[in-house]
Amino acid sequence: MGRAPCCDKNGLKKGPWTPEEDQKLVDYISKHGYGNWRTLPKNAGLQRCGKSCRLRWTNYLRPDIKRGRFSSEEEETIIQLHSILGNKWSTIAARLPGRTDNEIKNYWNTHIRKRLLRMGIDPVTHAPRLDLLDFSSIVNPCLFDSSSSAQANFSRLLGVEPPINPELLRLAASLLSSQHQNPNPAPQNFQEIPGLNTMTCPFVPFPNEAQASQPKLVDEFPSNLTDFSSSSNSQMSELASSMTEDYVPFPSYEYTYCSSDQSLIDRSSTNSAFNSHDSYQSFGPSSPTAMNSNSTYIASSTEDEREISYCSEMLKFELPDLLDGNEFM
DNA sequence: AACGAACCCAACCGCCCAACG
DNA sequence: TCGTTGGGCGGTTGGGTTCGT
Repeated sequence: MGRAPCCDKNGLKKGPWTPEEDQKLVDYISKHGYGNWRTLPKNAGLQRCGKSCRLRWTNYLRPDIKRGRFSSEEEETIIQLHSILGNKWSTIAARLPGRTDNEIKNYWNTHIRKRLLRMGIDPVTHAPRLDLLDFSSIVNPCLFDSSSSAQANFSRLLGVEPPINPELLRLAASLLSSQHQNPNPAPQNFQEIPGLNTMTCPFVPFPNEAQASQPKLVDEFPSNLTDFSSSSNSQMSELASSMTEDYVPFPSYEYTYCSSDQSLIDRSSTNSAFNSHDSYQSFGPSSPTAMNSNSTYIASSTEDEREISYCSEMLKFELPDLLDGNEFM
């Protein structure tokens, strides 16, 4: 048996709230507080359903709501938390004073998500979107005779200017190529691939999203936080729930602009401010609290100027897990 | 200037879950 | 155990705004 609707919809108003309705709701809550949302609209003289009132209050009328543009630090925090928590918008919102889950969700979907996609990063896993690649063509050796031809091939493949760093493509192709030759062993040290720094990125360790591939965090962080591959679901739940407590136990990911290796910076942006002298860096894990990260953002007034690089040196995942060829073939 | 497309975002919907009596 | 309620979430909608031609 399904749950009964929260209210009789007949005669109840929908759509945008008027200033008068807002005032009624604010006046009522300021006098009586909120609690029983089902009876509140009737008592407040509103022709709205309780859920609508609750959403209006929590997402817009609450006095501690912070309106306006998300700061770079807020954005950084959202991305960091999302890489750990997934779509736990309310939990993420709990770490961003004045921001609501709905606002964060909208901001994620309309800004951050698109930007990550442009950068060739899967917004769900926060990993490079290797699924975009047609590896059957990549592993064709002729593609690697000339990096420009390979890149052009990918551009055609994707129908866009290459959003993925050619070095990344080369890495993926090399790995798969070696897999062809030797299906079992993974590259022992992909850092040795010429022209490629250690590729790092955060990932989503939540069981439902990480079952297919569970790259492990290494170095820098306590094992209980990094070895997600051995974490049980309950452990992850505890970790997630602890996010709402006094501290954020997630590793402070770096989203660092690397002038020497701009591997994942979106170059398709027509308004990118990432010139070689730009400073867009957040060094971690210096603080357990993302909001206190030592971020410096210079001249980052527009959204595209806040492109995020994942060329962190702090987090490393094991490519054998990530590059499971079966998932891409 | 005008128009349509694309984008943004507040708000809603439907479903689920946990807490509680 | 069951029904009710509040809250969370993913997805969607629709109106306003901005952008491109």
